[in-house]
Amino acid sequence: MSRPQPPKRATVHDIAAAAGVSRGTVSRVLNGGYVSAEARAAIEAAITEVGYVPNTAARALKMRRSEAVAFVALEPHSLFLDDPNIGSIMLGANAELSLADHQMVSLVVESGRDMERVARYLSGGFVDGAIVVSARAHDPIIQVIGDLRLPAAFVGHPPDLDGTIPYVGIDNAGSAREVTTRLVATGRRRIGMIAAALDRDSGSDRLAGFRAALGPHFDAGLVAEVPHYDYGSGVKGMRLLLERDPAIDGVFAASDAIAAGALEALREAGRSVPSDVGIVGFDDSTWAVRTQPQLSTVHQPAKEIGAVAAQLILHQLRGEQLETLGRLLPTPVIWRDSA
Amino acid sequence: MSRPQPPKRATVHDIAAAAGVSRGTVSRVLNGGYVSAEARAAIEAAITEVGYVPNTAARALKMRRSEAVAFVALEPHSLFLDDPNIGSIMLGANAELSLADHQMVSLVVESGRDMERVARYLSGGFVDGAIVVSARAHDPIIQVIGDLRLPAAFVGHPPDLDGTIPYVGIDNAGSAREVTTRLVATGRRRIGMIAAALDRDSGSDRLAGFRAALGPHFDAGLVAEVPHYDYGSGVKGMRLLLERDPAIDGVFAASDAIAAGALEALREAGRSVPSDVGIVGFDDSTWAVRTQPQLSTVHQPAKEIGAVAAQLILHQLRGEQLETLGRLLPTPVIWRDSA
DNA sequence: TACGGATGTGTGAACGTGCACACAGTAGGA
DNA sequence: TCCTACTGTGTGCACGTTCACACATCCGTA
Repeated sequence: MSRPQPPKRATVHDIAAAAGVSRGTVSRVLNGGYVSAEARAAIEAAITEVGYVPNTAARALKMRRSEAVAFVALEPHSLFLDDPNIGSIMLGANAELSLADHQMVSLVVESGRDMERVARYLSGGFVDGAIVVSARAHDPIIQVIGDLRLPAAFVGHPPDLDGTIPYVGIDNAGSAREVTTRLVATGRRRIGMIAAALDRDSGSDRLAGFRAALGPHFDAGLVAEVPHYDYGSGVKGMRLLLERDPAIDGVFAASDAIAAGALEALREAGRSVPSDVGIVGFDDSTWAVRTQPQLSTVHQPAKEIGAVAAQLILHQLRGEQLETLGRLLPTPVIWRDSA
Repeated sequence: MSRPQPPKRATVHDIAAAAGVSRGTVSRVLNGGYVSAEARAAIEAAITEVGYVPNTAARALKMRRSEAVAFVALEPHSLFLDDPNIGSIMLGANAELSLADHQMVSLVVESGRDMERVARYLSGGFVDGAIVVSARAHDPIIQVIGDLRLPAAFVGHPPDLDGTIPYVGIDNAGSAREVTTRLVATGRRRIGMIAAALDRDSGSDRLAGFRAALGPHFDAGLVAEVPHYDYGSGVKGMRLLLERDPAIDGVFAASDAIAAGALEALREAGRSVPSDVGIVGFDDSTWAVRTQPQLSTVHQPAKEIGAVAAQLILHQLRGEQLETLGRLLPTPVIWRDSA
């Protein structure tokens, strides 16, 4: 159990000793204040001489601020594999935090053990705030955030959370309604949906929007429910729809990956897109432009989502009042060739 | 500039006061030691009463150990978009660190500003070690790791690093040689390569293996160099090869994404795969089974790579001697339909 | 001469921990 | 009776930093 001590590092004391001044003066050189020219020179020489590297962790303890913000990804397995947006959201958040000189640290939660450890980490004083992706209300993370009043922001808002934590997302229902309405307007009559991830707000809201757009013409039999947003689910979902109604001529897929899978199933069934069947996806991910034909889809401003989440944290850190708890970002619909 | 202080938290002192004992006794309850039954009971009651949450950061300062390991992704933009493996590597590393109760924190470096801040973070005492993906020798990260003797491990070994930092990777050259040899063995005569990311070890080693396999038959004119491992590069690279030699009948693509792009270009040129042209990819990513035909490719054990990188760090933290500096993991070749 | 302000420096305390040490009481054996 | 061992508790210090305060010097002005 006895682990080796890491090598001894130079501290402000060492610099002070080497330069023949006190720690206070060294601190003033590092952080600003009145210092004479010769003292400054001696100290700067001493710093390079002893190879001083400031211990930010000690500063964080004293200052009660680490200038670090956590990016917590729950269920990262499905996120990283099925959702091409998570990377962009991360990069968007990082870029925004970077401008404010804050360090983003990403934590993934795959197991219950992870969950507990991450909760400890968040409450341990290592970070000043947390961006949380795809949480549920009963997660210990939420508990920690509530108990410590840790500044936080959710990406997509869990339906089972009370309105106490700021969030950013997109209008899933509205976008779904918009693309579905367009399918109707272009003459599609038998319109189905491949709905996924109904246990998440994104999934259920997209289905709700689809349903709202069709109104009285909504037919529950033309909704294929699949677990995830991935390609394989798309293939299975489309096969199911074709089986239930061979005359189907329009499909709203809950993600681009699903749409790509659906195209595959349609190809194997001998249907051509968009002449026989019109299909729209969701995400505007890299899938959209790689399929044949290219997908009409809903553009997710992933980078902006990350950036806004970061801003929500930074605002709280500055003690500013948030004007609204939630922010929904616009989602332009991209019309390409598949519908 | 004056930021609000975070709400005051309960400390061991508060517990001690509430329970009528000294800090030392509280510490013994938390960390083990001789404590009387009534003292323990009083302290445990006090802990829940005042809502105590241990400050791990303070413990880390005192112990000089944070039990956290950084996962540094350089150039994450291309990594996350082009390289489907990075997510799996992360999850593999996290799982392994999790078993040892260490927290993995991922840091992305996109800009020079990021680079500097991450270097500061690594040297600030927040982490005990670092897993670094796709570094170059001149990166400040390397400097920091060297200066502080921070335990580290590289994923893939940069060609311009001296042998001082442990690494884990795959035998890119050997695998490339193996698949190329197979192309030859199945009767392909005009074999080209779409080579990418030649400034990284993975890219240059794959090209070297290809070259070695062909020996005297190697023709530099049949190598199309593209910048990244992505789909678009595959399309362009294949068009270039077809232009240079319309009789080309075998292609080694440096990644599955490139191979998928190449298939697209071959389709538009009216060539059929594998009858006219045989093609092999690299990565065994999700691409491989989504293309038509499915790709023969080199399987990258991404999860294991992450796990081994984590082990390399944990070994160093335990002060154990590493038997070898580098570890190359086996890469089974998956033969599907494209060659 | 005395005083106030600007400039420059040193000292002590604190952030929240964990550990070494000192000390006290009890019990057992030589 | 003394020495040792074990249990139980409190105090002081250290980790490396920053900040408040005290103090010291110099200059210009009343």
